[in-house]
Amino acid sequence: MAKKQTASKSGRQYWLFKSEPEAYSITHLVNEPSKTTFWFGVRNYQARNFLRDSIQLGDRVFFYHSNANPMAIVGTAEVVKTGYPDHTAFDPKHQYYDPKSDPESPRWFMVDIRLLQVFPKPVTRDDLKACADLSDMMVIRPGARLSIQPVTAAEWQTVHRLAGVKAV
DNA sequence: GCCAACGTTGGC
DNA sequence: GCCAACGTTGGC
Repeated sequence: MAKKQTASKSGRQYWLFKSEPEAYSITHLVNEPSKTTFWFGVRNYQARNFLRDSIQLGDRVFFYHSNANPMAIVGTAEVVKTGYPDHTAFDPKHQYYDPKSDPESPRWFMVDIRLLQVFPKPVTRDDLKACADLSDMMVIRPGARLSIQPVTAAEWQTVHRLAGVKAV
């Protein structure tokens, strides 16, 4: 897949990961040992391709709460392990089991992320929509269901400005 | 390879 | 809870 976004000088890229907080919230991440988790359960090919092919060590991630009150970017994380097979697809008892994926020929992938910051105040979907500089941001475009989305360097900075914190 | 039916996502 | 948008499936 062609990379849609431009890498920063450091080569670092930026992403937005969606999660329903009832399933996995940023509080879950805060409470993980080492504040690190594997990002499992992505079952969409476009998102899979990002996880498998594009996301690099040190890339930055917005943690977005979907289907939530409020819907918001609630913090940031960094990629600490690049794409590898999503083992939850191999387990028949698992919610995300997929019989078409197996260890010899894995269909689904995940990365590991570690918490960087919990925003002191979430940047809500309404905040994003109200910000002229973010009018092209994928997450606020109608029908943008993709659960792993590229974010531009400018968007990364702007959202931090709205959050009132320095980007790390 | 087309496309209708169906299932899911996720904002509203 | 509704439903539009979108992705996947499967018959042909």
